Formats: sequence, structure tokens, C-alpha cells
Amino acid sequence: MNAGVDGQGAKGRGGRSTIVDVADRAGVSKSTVSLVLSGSSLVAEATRERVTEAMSELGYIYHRGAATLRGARSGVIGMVINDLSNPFFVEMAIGIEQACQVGEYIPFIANSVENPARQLQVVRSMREHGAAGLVLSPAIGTSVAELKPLLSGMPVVQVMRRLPGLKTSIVAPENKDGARRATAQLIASGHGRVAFVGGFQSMVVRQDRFAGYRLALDEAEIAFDESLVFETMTNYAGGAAVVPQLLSHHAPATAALCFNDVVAIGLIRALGAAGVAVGSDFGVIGFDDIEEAQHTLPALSSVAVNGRALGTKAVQLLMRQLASGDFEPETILCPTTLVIRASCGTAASATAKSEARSEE
Amino acid sequence: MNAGVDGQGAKGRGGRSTIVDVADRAGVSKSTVSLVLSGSSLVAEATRERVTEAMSELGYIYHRGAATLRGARSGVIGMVINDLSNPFFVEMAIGIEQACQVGEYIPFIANSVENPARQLQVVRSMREHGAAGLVLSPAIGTSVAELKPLLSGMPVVQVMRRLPGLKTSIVAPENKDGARRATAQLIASGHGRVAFVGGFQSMVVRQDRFAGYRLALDEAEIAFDESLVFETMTNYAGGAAVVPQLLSHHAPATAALCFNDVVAIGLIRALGAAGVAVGSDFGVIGFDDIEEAQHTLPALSSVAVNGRALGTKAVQLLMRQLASGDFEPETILCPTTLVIRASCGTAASATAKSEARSEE
DNA sequence: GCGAATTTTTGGAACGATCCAAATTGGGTG
DNA sequence: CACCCAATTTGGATCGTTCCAAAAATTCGC
Repeated sequence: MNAGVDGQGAKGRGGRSTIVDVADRAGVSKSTVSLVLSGSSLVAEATRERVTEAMSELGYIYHRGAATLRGARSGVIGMVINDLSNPFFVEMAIGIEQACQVGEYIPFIANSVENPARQLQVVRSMREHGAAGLVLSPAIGTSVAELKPLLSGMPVVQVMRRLPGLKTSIVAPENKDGARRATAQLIASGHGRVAFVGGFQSMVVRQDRFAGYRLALDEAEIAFDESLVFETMTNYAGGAAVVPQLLSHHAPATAALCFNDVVAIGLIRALGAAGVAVGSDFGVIGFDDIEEAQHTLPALSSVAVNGRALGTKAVQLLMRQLASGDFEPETILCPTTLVIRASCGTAASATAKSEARSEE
Repeated sequence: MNAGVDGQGAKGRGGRSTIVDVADRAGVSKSTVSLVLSGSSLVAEATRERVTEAMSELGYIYHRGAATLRGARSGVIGMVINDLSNPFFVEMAIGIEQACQVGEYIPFIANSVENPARQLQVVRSMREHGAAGLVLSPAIGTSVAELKPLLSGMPVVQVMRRLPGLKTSIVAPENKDGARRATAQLIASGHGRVAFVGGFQSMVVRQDRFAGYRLALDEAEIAFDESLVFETMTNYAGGAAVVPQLLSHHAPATAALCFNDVVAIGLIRALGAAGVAVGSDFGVIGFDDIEEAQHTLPALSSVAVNGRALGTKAVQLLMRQLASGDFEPETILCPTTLVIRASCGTAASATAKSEARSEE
């Protein structure tokens, strides 16, 4: 039925073999091969076998690009992460990747490095490549006006962070509640002056965590003291940088809730270096519960966010929307767990709780 | 020239707008638009502007899938990493991603989780999606026979690891030389009995590092002692697990070269817990120099591999091959740097060296 | 053994880009 | 003004798939 002067099909031409080559080999039409590919029940069992065999003989490889041209799903999801050198976001990326695999999707990855311009580029590039949807952990300083047109008509899930003006689905931890519980824990351990360390006011996530901190203070009827709030970079150095001010305060804090674990670890090390015994003299709780939190000395108490689960949930939501065709924004808040270890002072309860968690 | 009854072009139909819609709007033919897209110098400046404007008015998005059908480069590179929960490989992934960006490529990512079956799946999937090349850090236990046919006709760079029977380009650190220098350093500090800890004999990378260890012993005319070699998992637990045997040895080692930093850190912690003062009683050197190495107590000396550079070099090699069309395998070995910190005993020199490095 | 009903199979005509050969335009020149 | 040459522009065929309407093969009832 098809030209095919040489018995080899397209193979002689150098490229990959096509559906037509397979058809020739199996002695059927390309339409039948297409039906086999799509797993249709229309095709007779014997024919299906003949076609399948021809495929493996020719080393046929499906050309998804051609298929998408006719409207088939591309099977590609874009994943734009703001900072892959932060272990928390790596965990999230792993969760995303994992969930994509089970859903037969394949993820494009891009690291925006907190650079909005680059983020714009990569999102555009992902669209060009036919990504069906996007999981986005937006870079700080993103211009919604520039980004929005690139996202039209495609389901997007913002994960962990969210941009104020951008109406998409959101998967995020219960930051406020987590921070509230952590702060309450410090207060319950007898700390009357609890500092809040790390991040900047412009960060939405910090606003949430800070709100939880305030709430816990209110609930304990402790007056909020502005001078116990420290804005810093959200890395080791940021945590360490706070120590001099923290210690020279006229009425020093005896505990701190940190914006994230990296800040908390920086703080712990610098406090240790300054001769403050974290865990007894001073209580510290971090946020995220990255793996390293278990290995610091003293081990770091933290509000566990489970980045992997967050990533997984984001992809699952995205896949659900892709399957249904209904891209109506949806918000999923993931509960957090307060993991008590030695750093917050009640060393006694540390072992038990931490063991329990590792069973998960 | 084209149907287009409604002024809106394809927009009314729901989908994205096409090259023909742009052509209609700009009052030219689709061929001209195609020329503009490819940046051809044939098209007159005024026309180019008109077309560009029409594109942005319509929110036109280039459909790469359609283009590849006619033979255009796909602009996609696959990146298959064996274990993303290992910070070293994350560094490598970051390097790969970064290099792809500058080369206008976009990387598919897959985490094989050291699972050969999954690796097979994802490689197949990447081919289907038209990946032009592959950066592969192969999973342990990969069957070359199964993998090879999936790779035919496509340039592949194995990075960090290499599969014995698979002839592709390779980018790897100078493992043997690094291990030799590290071992020599321990010997020079007066350690006569140096253990080798971590990994399994089947791992090619370990074979290389082990060879370097043996070489240093030979050069120092120290007899090799089989009982000082410990095979373990390459994670924290693996490092820790070795300690009982290490300490109960009839003639215990006083230093250890570890397969990688994660093993070394596990070892240091467990030794610390057992009351051995690492840095004075016992010398430890790791491999990779992950960020955490700077933060352990004592800080970990390590053979720095620079995973990021490794990833970058791999992609650059791949892009070079893609550009030239010459897929002849090539091997690039990257030199390592021995970074001395407190863990190997010569605490005096630690500060200076480590400062110097952080300037990079 | 024949038409009807059912099950399988099959030719195109798309999809959105590229690319080539051919057509059109616009100057110069003699 | 006719002609040539260079600079631009343009139809149409093509890439590898899907999908539809219709054809072909098979089974069935009587």
C-alpha cells in the first residue's frame, strides 16, 4: 500500500523508523498500527501481535511530537524551581519528579535561581515545547504582569510560594498554624521572650509564618516586641548574622522561631561559637525539617513540612486538572508536624517523638 | 491568503495561534513568517517588524513539535540522575541545568533512584519526546544489553559513573589521583594504618578510588591490609555502621579514607559518639566536598570534585557533539582538589586553605 | 446461501512548521 | 523603455501521527 521500494522502510534513509514502516512490515495499514499504539480494542488480537512484533524488530520509537500536532496530550509537565541549592526545594523537586513518573508524565526542569527574567525565559521555552501544565515555585520579585500572559490556557500549580496577583491553584503548607504551634511550644517550655528570625517582610511565606508567631504570642497574652524580629537572608549566613544583635539586646530573647531550618542551623552554630548552650540556655525551632536538622548538635526541633509530599500533591492536582479539563484554581493546604528534638530545650521528650516519626 | 473567515485566526477555535494566523495578521505569507522565526537575513527589515508585532499581538507561541517533524533540532536534552537525594548529584544536576540554559537547550529530568528498570523506562520516554542527547549517571546494576539499543544514534555522555560495556563519552573526576593524594596526606600526617571505608567492589567509581588508595600505600611502602577495607552502603548509616569493627580491630586504623563525604560524616558522628576525637586521635578524609563538609565538627577534609563543573562539562561536550554531528566517544577527566580541614589532623593548616577556597 | 449486523481494516485529510523552486518586486543601465 | 540582476516573497509538498467516514471481512440468523 505504501511506496517502500526498499524492504527496510525508512531505516535506509538514516532516520528512525515510522508507523508506516511498521505497517509495511506487518502487512497492515498505518491506521491499524495507530490503533495498536493507542491500545484500541478494535484491532484483532492476531493483528495486534503481528504489529507489536514488527515494532520491536524495527526498533520503532513513537514520535510524540507528531502526535501532539494532531492534538494528542504532550505528556510533558514543566517544573520551575526557584532555588535548587536549597535542600528543601530539592526534596520538593524529587516529589514532583516521582509523581510525574507514576502519571506517565515527564518533567522539564528549570532552576530559576530566584531570577524573574530567567523564569520568564524558561516558562516560555516550556510552552514552546508543549508542556501541558506547570508546577511553579515562583522566584522572589516575579512580575505577575509579565508572567501571566505566558500561562494563559494552561493549568498551573504554585507550590510552596504564591504570587499575590496570580490566580492559579496552590499547594502550600499550613505555615501559620505550624508557626503558631512551634511558638506555643517554646512559650510552654518557659520562654517568655521569643525572637522571630529570618526572611523579609515582602515574602508571602514569611508573612504567614510570622502571623502564626504573632497569634501564639497573643494566645499566651505576651506583648509583641518589634525589637525581637530580625530580617535576614534565608541562608546559613543570615542565621549567624543575627547573633550579635540578639545577644546585645537590652532584654535578650531566650528562644527563637526561625524562618527555616537553614537559618536556624546558622543561628545554632553561631550561638554555639558565642558560648551559648542551645537546648538549655536558649531554645531554637526551625521550619521545614530538612534532613540535616537531625544531625546538628543539638539536633534541631522543626516544623516538618515534608517537601516531597508537597511536590507530589502539586503534581497530582495538576494531573487531575489535566484529566478533567477543568482548570478552576484550587488550594490545598498541607498540615505540618512539630518535630521536637533537643534544640528547643525539652530534651526529655526528644527521643521518643523523633523515633516515632522515623517510622513513617 | 489563508481561509480565516474570522479576524481572530485560530484564536476563536480555542487553541494557540499558528504561523498562518500571524501571516494573515501581518499581511504576508506563512513562508515569510517562518523566515522571520528562523532569523533569516532574507526578509526586509520593515516586514520583519510587522511580523514580530503581529506575533506579540496574537500571543503567538512557537510550536517546536511541528518543527521537529520537518527535521529541526528538538532542543531537548535528557538528564538521568541515579539518586537526587544525594547532595553531590544534586550539585551535578544544577550544573547540567545551568549549562543547558546557556545553550538554549531545555533538560528533561529523571531520577532513576538506582533502579535499572525505571532508568530504562525514562530513557525510552525521553527518546519518544525527541531528546537530542542524553546525560546519564547510570544506576547501579544497569544492564548494558537492555540499555544500549535505546541509545543508538544519539549522543550520550556518562557523567561521574561509567558502565563497563557501554561505549559513550564520559566525564568523570580523576578519582584515582584524588584518592592517592588524600591517602598520601593521611600517611604524611603520621598515620601508618589507614582504612578505606564505604561502597562496594562492584562500583566502578570505588574501584578507581580504591586503586588510588592502594597506589599511595605502595608509594609509601606500607603493606596493604585487607582487614582495613570496609564495604558499606554509601550513606550516613553506612559510615556509622563501620565503627564497631573499626574500633574492635586487633590493630586498629588511626585514619580512614572514605568513599564519599556522606559516609565520612556518618563515620565522624559515630566515632564522636564512641568517644574518639576525630582530628586528633583519628584522621578522616572524605570525597566530593559537599557543602556540609564545611559544617561538620570537626570540619571534614575532602577531595573536592566540584559536581557542578562536572555537570556543566558533560553538557558542553554533548552540545559540541550535537553541533558537529560527530558522536565519536570522548573522555574528559576533571582534576580534583584536596581540601584540608580539621578532620584529618593537621588543624593548623585548615583555616587558611579553607578560606582560600571559599573565594572561588 | 443471502442479506443484515458486526467486527476489522483502511485511505485520505488534517495538524503547524520547514524548505525549495519559482514568482514577484524594485532598482540600475544602456 | 526594455532588460537584467539582486533582493524579497510565496505556494505547495512534506514530516509522522490521529481521526473519520467508509470499505472489507467475518459472523449470524433464518
